[in-house]
Amino acid sequence: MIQKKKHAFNLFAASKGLRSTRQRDSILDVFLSTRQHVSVEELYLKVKAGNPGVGQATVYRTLKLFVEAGLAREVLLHDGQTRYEHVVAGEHHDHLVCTGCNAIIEFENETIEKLQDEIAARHGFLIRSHKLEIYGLCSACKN
Amino acid sequence: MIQKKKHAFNLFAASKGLRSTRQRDSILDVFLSTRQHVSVEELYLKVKAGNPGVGQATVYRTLKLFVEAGLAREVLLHDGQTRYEHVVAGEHHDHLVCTGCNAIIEFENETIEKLQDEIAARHGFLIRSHKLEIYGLCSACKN
DNA sequence: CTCAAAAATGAAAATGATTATCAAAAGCAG
DNA sequence: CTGCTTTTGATAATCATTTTCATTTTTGAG
Ligand SMILES: [Mn+2]
Ligand SMILES: [Mn+2]
Ligand SMILES: [Zn+2]
Ligand SMILES: [Zn+2]
Repeated sequence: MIQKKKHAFNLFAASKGLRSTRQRDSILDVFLSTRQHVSVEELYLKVKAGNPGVGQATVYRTLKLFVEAGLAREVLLHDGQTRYEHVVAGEHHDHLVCTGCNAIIEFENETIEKLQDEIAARHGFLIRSHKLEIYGLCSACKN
Repeated sequence: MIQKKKHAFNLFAASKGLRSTRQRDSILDVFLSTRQHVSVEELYLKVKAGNPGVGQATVYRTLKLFVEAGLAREVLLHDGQTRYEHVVAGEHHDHLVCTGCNAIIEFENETIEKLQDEIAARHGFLIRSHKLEIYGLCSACKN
């Protein structure tokens, strides 16, 4: 799984004529080792732990490359920070966001996705992406 | 309609012990005269046109009051600016956002709303709000 | 009406996340 | 290796929004 992702990034890098660098490898390693929805700052700190001297500008730049390469997806919740999550081929999900404890619950709903397509079709609209976020309190926080 | 909204804000202000000021009246007038999805800056410029001397901090502050009062809703698309739209009692809609011309198409879909409730219920999650935005190209831009 | 809190305002500074700059360092084809 | 190009990291710049705080307004009591 991890090897497959690294390979995918290498292919992307090759196709783009990108050079291979210690920092990008490092950042990819750390990103692949994290779970859902890491902020750039969090990632930066982890990278720096194992590789001091990596600048945060590079982390910002590299995460954008991961998105371009199809490895990561930007997740913008409302805490003012851009977060990134792993892209799993052929899968898509949306989020329940707890405003109490910041937990994020992922869900998939094929019917909602289909309805979105219908709505778009009705307006002659070509969908490129979408975001559905439900804010509220998780079962632990609502009491 | 407009009178009703002004009255609603006055009730809210009274209940909160807020004082009545020229600037808030002014900002409410301008807000009520605008159409969908105004940015704070746009609103600020319009207010200043009819009432120079109003500071933008006041516009920022006042728009938050409108949200609290239930008159306005924050709409955060991804252009880095907070926008506000009018709240129509008992109505709710989501957005199709054209990344080509920045047009916003509003839509309502009761089935999607119900499915969201079901998903939340399944996770013991208490919904406070949600946002569904579909990004892509409108019929005019997709060609 | 007068006056003293309390609230509101506006100019300016502060914040904070992200982006741009640019000189120095590193990667790579030949 | 060499020379050319990309990448990097420190730092400055951006830009929307928030804070600060001195000054002005509002308002209710007297
Ligand atoms: Mn997710
Ligand atoms: Mn709308
Ligand atoms: Zn929670
Ligand atoms: Zn368009």
